[in-house]
Amino acid sequence: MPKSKKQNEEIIEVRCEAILHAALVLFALFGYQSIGMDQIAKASKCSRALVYHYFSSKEELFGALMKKVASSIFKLTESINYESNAKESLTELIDKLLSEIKNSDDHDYMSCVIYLLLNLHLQKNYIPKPRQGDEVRPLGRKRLFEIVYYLIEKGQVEGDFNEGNPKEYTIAILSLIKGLAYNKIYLKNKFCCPSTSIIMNMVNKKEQIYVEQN
Amino acid sequence: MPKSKKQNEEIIEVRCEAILHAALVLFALFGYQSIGMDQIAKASKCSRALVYHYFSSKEELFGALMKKVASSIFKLTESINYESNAKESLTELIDKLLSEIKNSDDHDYMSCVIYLLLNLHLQKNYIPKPRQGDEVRPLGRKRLFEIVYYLIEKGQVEGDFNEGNPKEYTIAILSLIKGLAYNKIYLKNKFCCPSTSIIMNMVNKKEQIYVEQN
Amino acid sequence: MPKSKKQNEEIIEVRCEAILHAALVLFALFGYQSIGMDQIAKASKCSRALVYHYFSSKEELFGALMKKVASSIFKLTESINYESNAKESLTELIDKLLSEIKNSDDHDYMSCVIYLLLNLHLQKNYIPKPRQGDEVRPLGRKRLFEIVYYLIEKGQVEGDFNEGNPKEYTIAILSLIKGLAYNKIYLKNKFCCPSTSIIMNMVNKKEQIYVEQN
Amino acid sequence: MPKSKKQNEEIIEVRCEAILHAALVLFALFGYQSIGMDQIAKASKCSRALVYHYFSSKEELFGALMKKVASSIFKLTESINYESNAKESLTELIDKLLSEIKNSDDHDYMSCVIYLLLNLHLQKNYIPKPRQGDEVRPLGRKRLFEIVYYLIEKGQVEGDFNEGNPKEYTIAILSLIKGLAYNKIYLKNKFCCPSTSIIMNMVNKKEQIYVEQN
DNA sequence: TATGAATGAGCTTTCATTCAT
DNA sequence: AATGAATGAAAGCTCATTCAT
Repeated sequence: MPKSKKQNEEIIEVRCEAILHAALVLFALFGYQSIGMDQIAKASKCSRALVYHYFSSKEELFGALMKKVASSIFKLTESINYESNAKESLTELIDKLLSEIKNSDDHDYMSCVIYLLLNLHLQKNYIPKPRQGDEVRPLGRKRLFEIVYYLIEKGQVEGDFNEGNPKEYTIAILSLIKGLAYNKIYLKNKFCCPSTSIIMNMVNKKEQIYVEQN
Repeated sequence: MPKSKKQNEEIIEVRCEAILHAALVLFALFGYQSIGMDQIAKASKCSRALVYHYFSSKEELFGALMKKVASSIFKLTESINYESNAKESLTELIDKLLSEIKNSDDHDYMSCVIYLLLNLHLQKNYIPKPRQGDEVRPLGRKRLFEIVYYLIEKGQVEGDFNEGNPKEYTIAILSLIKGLAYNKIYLKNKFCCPSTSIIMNMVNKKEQIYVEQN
Repeated sequence: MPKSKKQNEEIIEVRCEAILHAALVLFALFGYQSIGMDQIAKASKCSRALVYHYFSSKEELFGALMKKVASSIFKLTESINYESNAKESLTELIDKLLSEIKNSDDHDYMSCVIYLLLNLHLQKNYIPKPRQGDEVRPLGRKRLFEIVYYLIEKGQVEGDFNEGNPKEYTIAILSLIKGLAYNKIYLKNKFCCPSTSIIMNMVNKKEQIYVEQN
Repeated sequence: MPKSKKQNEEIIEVRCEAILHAALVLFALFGYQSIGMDQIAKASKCSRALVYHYFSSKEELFGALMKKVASSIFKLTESINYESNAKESLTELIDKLLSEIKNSDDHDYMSCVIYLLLNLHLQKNYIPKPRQGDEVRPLGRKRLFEIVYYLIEKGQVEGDFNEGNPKEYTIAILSLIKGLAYNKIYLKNKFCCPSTSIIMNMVNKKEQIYVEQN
């Protein structure tokens, strides 16, 4: 009699998680090309062959990783309250992202997620061919872009944000956040995180301060 | 018929330039690890062995490239007028960087320079061992960091910039600019560049607008 | 509820047969080296581990297969009537072989048997080490060779067959039959089978036709 | 200055020949799947990497080999005199093939050629995908088939050969010859070659011997 | 200066085999 | 009896680098 179904599922779950986590950190730190399956295997304490047991190729492993990354981001953006005004929503979103970056756990999980998500090009460019199911991959990035874009536009309508092409603001904000995730990954404890307000300054309309003038 | 000394020097100069330019673009686009000496050779239309004739190893080639990159940035920062107030100087610097990124020539030369300079970690991390002369490499990045840092501090003293840790502002600005260079390289014509003022918003003190109140 | 002893034996019998049959067809079609245990397992609808449960190694599986093959041939040759003259016996033998090849069932069972039996070298050459019990393996081939050889010799004595080294005739006949089995396996329905008489022509003495001459 | 063009061509010629020859013998002896690039490299006294320098993949190497094999056979069949009657031509052809098999040089070059040519299926079956230029590969085999077929038909018309489907005779003859090549490769010196006349017996009409009858 | 032949180390992937249940 | 997780060895292939000319 083979192992019970539940036991097997547990083993698979644990192993896959370990492999994906190792891959996440290594790919984020060194890039897809620089990392060998060997290193991923060693980091997740199993044999190279087992990695291939779960993921039929390096590329497929990367695909699975990207799915996971996208869903992590999805969870994060999902919890934002979009009912209130855009200024508050955007502040909340950036706050969340920054705090995830700052307070990343042992291996900077969330920084890696954010960095990989926003840095897909460099990673992807050398992966041979995009296949079926690829629609899932960039979703996370596109989604994040769309949310920020939407909030900027809304905030402009609501009068809280500066005028101008919302795309420019979106690109500026996301570029900045990617850069911070990158810094966190490489500088670790030496990383110094700008406050949310610095970023919000880019879009926030200058408050008019009314002063009596005699 | 042997070539004259001058002719030879010219040939060398041209070849080296071609190799370095090919390497710059390829490394920026795909990363150090993803690019083989073969690709660099092909892109600069010479044999692999010739690349080794001029640069004793891939690593050395990368080092020479970084020197070139640093000096390109040096030239750019050198031309800034630091005599006037910090707000103007910083605006001028960011302006210059953005316009270089936007108006990059055929192969996005300046975007590659800026991206590589600010993204050294990812590129360098897998280069086996740092050797003598390495002090030269990060100079460009450090210098840019110091200039911005210095200008922020100065601007705060001059009362034009917001309070707060200058390091945070510096990191924010440079992260953002790196992200823009990256976008330009990958999106080419589809790239959309935020205006200098959006970036300056981060540091500029909100202007108090005096309004009569009757 | 444990199965009865008999049930178990039946299961084992059926499984082993399925595995051996799958291996027979696959080895004959693609060769020992080209076929993985995985493919044999899949073709016999069980897990790879089960194949190892019944056969301790790929080599052992091959050995068991060859035993089976040899006994299949044995059964076939056994039924020949050796009492009559050699010409009739040989005709009967070749007839049987050809009809087995022509009328092979769905998976060309008999063609595979004959081909594997006569093509052992190519299959065996890369099997690491011959072990105990190996004497059994080539028996089938040797036996077939000896039978044909014996019949040729006898036929020569009886005056029905041409003169010459019996070994040459034997080699010619068996080479030819192996080639036909091979053709059947690969060409399936497109296979075109020479008649027994064509083969017998090789050995049959030219009949002297007595014609009156006036 | 690089090596002279002629020198290089010579080196390439010699190396390619050595590699192809090693591959020919090894593939014929053990089969495509059983032979690693390593073994081919060792047998041709160069590094594995050099084999890849000349042949971009194992499959391509096999393709090049098949081209060579086809042209070797072409040369052999080309020299046959087809002007005389079919019986003589076919005898000449079989004679040539048999003597090539019997008198193969040190490494049974011609036996390997004939065997590989006629045994393509087993070798090819596991080679992923046939590509452009593949038309060349089976040419040799098809050609040989067509020549023999043509001669049989012609001989039947000329009244020298037995009646019956020429395809059956052709298959019988070629199967037999393949089997002999195989035997030579594996049995080396122990190989015993049937004479041409034994094979010709299959097709030659029984001569009517007129004997006086008193 | 310039090139192509040549190589060793390393990478992705496959496969026969073992083990725990 | 039966299975899926797990692995070491080896296969095909790539790449940085060297060498002879």
